[in-house]
Amino acid sequence: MASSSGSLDTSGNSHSQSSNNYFSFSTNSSTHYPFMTSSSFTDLLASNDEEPINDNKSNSKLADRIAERTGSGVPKFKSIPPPSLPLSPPPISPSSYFAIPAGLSPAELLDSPVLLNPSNILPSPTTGTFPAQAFNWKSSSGHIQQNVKKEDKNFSDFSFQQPARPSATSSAMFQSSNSTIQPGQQQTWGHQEMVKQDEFASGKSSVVKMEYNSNSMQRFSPEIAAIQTNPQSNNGFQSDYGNQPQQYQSVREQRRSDDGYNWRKYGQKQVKGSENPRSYYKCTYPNCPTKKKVERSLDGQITEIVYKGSHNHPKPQSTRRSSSTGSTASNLAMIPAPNSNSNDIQDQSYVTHGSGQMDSSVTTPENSNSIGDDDFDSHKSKSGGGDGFDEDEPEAKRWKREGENEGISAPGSRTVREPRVVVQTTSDIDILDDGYRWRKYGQKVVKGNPNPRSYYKCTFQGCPVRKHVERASHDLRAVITTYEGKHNHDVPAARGSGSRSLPDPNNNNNNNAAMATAIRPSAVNHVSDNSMNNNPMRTQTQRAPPTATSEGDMPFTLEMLQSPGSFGFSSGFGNLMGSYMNQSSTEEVFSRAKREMEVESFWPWIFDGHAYAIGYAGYGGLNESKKKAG
DNA sequence: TTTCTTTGACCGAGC
DNA sequence: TGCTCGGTCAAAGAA
Repeated sequence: MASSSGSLDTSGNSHSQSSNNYFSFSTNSSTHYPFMTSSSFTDLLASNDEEPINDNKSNSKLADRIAERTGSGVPKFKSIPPPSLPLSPPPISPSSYFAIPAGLSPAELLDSPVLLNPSNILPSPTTGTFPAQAFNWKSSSGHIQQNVKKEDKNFSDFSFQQPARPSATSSAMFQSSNSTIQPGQQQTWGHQEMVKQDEFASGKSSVVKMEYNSNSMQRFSPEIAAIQTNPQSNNGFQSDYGNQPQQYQSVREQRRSDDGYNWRKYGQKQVKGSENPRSYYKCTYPNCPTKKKVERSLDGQITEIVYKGSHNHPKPQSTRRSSSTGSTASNLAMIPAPNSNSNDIQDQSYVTHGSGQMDSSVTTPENSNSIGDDDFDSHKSKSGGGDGFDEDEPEAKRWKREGENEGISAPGSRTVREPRVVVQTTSDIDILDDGYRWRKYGQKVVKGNPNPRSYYKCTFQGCPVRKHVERASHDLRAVITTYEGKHNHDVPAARGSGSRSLPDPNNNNNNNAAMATAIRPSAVNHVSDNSMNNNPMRTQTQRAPPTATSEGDMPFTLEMLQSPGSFGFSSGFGNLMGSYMNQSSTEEVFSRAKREMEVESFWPWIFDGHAYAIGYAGYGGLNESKKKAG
């Protein structure tokens, strides 16, 4: 079994030449990578401006080019559409850093609701149902890191470093880790890598690039899934890509995508806070209540898709002519739906993930469509009482009621019970899974954040815990997960595995917590004792976050997070903070944070005979959170 | 002629 | 009460 070697780049953003502190860990002598050293945190943190681990020439060029294209090197949402960012993939997947324990399939990692591609695309933070894409994070996380390198290069925080290794090696790494990697997975990932590399190399105006940009932008969308689950591409998307342009049709067609349903556009609106027009679509099937909103950037790339309602009919044959948002079905050979019931599909997807398999069923358009789609409906169907979404109820009212009843904050709601918030950088979320199983029941784009907020329920019967996840509006690397309630059950055993369990030091409700992820660098959830004492938020591991909020617990609110002084988090938080602070204050705060930052612990986990280490750092500025919180 | 898209106007909720 | 905003309608135009 491969060792669990990992490396954390304390820059949180780049493994390139920026003045970063490198944090690497190797808990097994049989480390695969010579550049990984078992250094102490102190040493590592002190290693400012040391020679980068990687050959960063390419990265340097990349950063420059990104800077040229973005103007500042800092990703700018909307104005610089995330998928358009000419980000080249890192030379290796960060996955190489993580050995997956025996019996733990990467699919399980991929199934994490918070597992997503942290590139500048805007996937749902919880697109666990797109495992094929989920692999992309490994490559694209580096994109973001590179892209924001300038932004954060002066700061020391924890995130995962991109090793300078060929992607093929990373695949081998997975294989050597007793992980169940389907060929399509690797190839899908490879495809992404290739595409992005090619995008970057060939320029932005590439037709193919636009297509892929659209896809990557909406990995959570059915359209994207439809394309990426193309049977032809299942095993050869990469090669297909390499062999075509002829396989791709006109620019217009390539901008299209298809979730397999027919849509009629019934409106378009310029929404506030976004320069991208939002289009409104209805399913053309008679009496089908399903709608979707599609937001496109000025260059036509999809930046956001929000589904509402669920289809009450089988999926139409893909031979039909699709509306504006469809029609790639023909040339992309979209997989027909064996089961048009989106709920079933979603469940199927879940099980499939659990089995470690990643066949096309996982990412069929139906399956994808279930995301943020049937959820509302299924939720509504159960509602009867005050639990569900009412299609006829105004959204704002609905969400307000939802928030009042369930403690889920909704736009405009005045929720008495404020949820706790867990903040993750994408470095964290990429590999994090809280171990619980979640069913998405809703999605909403809330004001102030163009990124959709996904709502999840714990699938354990009778468990009241919910969470919602959204990507930070100002920093796509950051994801905010808000938990509500307390699990009344143990962490379920990882799907497709035996009884892998690991004591959860932070979840006193679970004595034998199966580990869904091998590595949890979610130092965000672990701060020093002092910090914990002062922090109004009781942080918890991502795996077992919803430990009950005690009566006296002061919840951590978004406002607190957005407060520049709120250093209530440790590792990886620098990334997040960057997202919540304006640029002017960022440097100052991070400068202070860097001074105050100290490594609290280095916590290895022994799991299946393998050690997984996580470094935790604390910020002396935690008190500020409390102050800010009042 | 049909189907679909565009777009300004309208409506209702929230503030 | 008026304004803002998101969502929807429906006429007109395009394909």
